[in-house]
Amino acid sequence: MAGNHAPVSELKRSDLARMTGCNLETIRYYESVGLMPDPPRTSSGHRRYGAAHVERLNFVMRARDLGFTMEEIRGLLSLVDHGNHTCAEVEQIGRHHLDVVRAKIRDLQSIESVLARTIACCTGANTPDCPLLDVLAEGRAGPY
Amino acid sequence: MAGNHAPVSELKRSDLARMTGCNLETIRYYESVGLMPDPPRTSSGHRRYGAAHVERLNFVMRARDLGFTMEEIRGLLSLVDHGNHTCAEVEQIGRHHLDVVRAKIRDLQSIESVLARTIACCTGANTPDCPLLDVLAEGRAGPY
DNA sequence: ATAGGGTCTGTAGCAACTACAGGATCAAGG
DNA sequence: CCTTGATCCTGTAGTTGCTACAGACCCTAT
Repeated sequence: MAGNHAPVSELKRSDLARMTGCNLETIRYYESVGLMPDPPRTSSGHRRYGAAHVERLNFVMRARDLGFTMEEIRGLLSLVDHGNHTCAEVEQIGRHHLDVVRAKIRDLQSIESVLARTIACCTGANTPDCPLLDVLAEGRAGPY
Repeated sequence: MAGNHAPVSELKRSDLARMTGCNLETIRYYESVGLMPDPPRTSSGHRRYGAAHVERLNFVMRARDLGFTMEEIRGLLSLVDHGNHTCAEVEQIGRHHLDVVRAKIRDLQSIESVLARTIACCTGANTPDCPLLDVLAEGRAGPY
């Protein structure tokens, strides 16, 4: 019964949004999908947040910025929430995500290469002939 | 009324899917969103495709492989369909898309950089301390 | 004639939000 | 005390680009 009897949840949803830069509706969405915990409510049902919610939402948003999927974020959070996580477990999630990011970069780089080479051949003239259209028309099994 | 009285549309939807590698349902989807034209039908309503449909679908799929959005593909197709397009117009769409692709690559590379540097600090030990969690917890305005 | 496939339509689901409609509630001014 | 306008609540629909299913129809072969 010691301490903690003062209200530590004073922030409205709009306050949380403003403080984190998160979209107002997205906060409710994260709650509905379990990334954010159900916050305490006022007697009339309004959500009230505290410092822990700010931290949590920042964590989620930073993970999102780094391109983690919601599934991965859920995994990271559940490791943290259970309290018995290890660096090795977290690292594994991170390494897997890093592999995915690198694969996406490779895909985009090969697209970039084809596009750049093709467009470099464009004359920019007012004629219908266009190397980009040629590439698009030539089918998908081409030597690219 | 000259010519064109022989059936040139002999392919079923499954044939078109097989020949192009496109998913069966996706063909119907592209039709519904106007990327593929409504094909002729048999008296009982079954779609029948010809060589022009194969070419068109290959065009769409190649553009998709290059990461063009459906809006951009629609733009390219409408230029081609109108017949009065110029290389300059096509090039403009291509250059814009190239810019988008390059921006995505940059975004992913900065993600890759943060992730790689952070994970490199992981000990992989059975302890709860983890540099990746530190980065995620430290908020979004950090000096990165 | 019937069994099995393929085809038809419309609709729901995925990620990851975003936005809106229509009602309840709060805070401030008169 | 009452009104007004902002904010909050809920549920639902829209976004992109497909993919997959259910249930009805049709086609072909035996």
